[in-house]
Amino acid sequence: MYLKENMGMTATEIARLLPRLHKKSVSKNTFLLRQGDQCPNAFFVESGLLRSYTIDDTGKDHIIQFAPENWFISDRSSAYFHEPSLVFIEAIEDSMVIVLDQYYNDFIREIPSYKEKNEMLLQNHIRHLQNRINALLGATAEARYLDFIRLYPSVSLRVPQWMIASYLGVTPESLSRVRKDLANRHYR
Amino acid sequence: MYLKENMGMTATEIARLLPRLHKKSVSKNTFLLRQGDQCPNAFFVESGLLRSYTIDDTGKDHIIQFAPENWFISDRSSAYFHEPSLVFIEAIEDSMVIVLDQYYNDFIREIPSYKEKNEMLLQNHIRHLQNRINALLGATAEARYLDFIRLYPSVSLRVPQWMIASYLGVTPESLSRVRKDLANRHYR
DNA sequence: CGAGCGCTTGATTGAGTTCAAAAATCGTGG
DNA sequence: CCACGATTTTTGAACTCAATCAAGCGCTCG
Repeated sequence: MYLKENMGMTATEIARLLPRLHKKSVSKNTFLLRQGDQCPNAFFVESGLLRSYTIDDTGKDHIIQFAPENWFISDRSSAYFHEPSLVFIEAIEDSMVIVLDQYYNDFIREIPSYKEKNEMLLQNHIRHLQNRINALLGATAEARYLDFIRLYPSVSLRVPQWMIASYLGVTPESLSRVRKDLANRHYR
Repeated sequence: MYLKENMGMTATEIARLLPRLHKKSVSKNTFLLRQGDQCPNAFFVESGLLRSYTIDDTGKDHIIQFAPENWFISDRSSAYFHEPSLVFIEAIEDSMVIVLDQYYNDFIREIPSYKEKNEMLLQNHIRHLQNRINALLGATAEARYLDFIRLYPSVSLRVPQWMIASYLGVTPESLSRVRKDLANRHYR
């Protein structure tokens, strides 16, 4: 199991933790979290594919993150600061997730190597967000799209195109045209 | 001193740390960090005002962060992952900063309450970046500008307008027009 | 099998950019 | 303290990328 290898737990610790973990099967188009809910620590995706997104005041939705197998997905701000969440977390495919709740939280905080792992995850997250900001500030829709399929090739094949558009911050129509242009240019 | 109150150190710890801290006076328009350098842990601004920014491949610069008194400024990715930095850090005003170098790093990692403080800072940073992404995805230049002056009223008075434009991801001309519109609408 | 969803295409609109130049402000040396 | 040059801000006009509105196609899944 992925968590085992990557959180640096001992076999004993795993054995103690496992029976307390709450596994959840979520079918396509159902929600793990809604705007206004309080987000638990996080969800870990064993199989399937999830997304998190917000809906702004004009009704448009913006995808924050995709989470395929072995990814974590969460509203960190809501979980950490105990605030109601601003995001939805929804299954794009039938999925199996592990709910990392308060119990898990308290448990792993006792594990020596946890703090380092956690800091790594946070630092990584920050790097990722910063890259996305840079892209949004500087790059055209086309460049952002190419970046996306380079970084997440498997995700880009599994989600509908309008979701990629939402992640990139463009309309589905625009993304369709970007792709058309790219295809044309490839022929010549 | 701010660090004292906010990093949860004891008086003894402070006394031990203080003489080892490297204070640096930077005059306006000089750099603390350049693209390609390796970033030390962070800089703490005692007085003055700094900014960090990147220059993209088309030559345009994008301000990542302003740092007035009592703020930290850093390229976290460069510092944490020991990579050459992609950003510049430059003084906008004559400033006094404390260089939080490797020594500081090792020192505070021994302090019990450090890990929690650090996690808080990281979580906060993440929340901030996420908000900025949301704004870039959804809001108009005008809305982003109003957000900026609401969040950083003092900074908005101390920096030239073109820097605010750079932070918001618009041209100085556009920001000038946004402000003109706002002023006109206020009169009626 | 048909209703809905996702994708494409076209026409139009609009927010913001670019380029150019004038006006205002700042800062520095005499 | 003033004047001059440099920087910053404003304004104008043309342009561009992407958004919006609208219509049509194809697929699937209920």
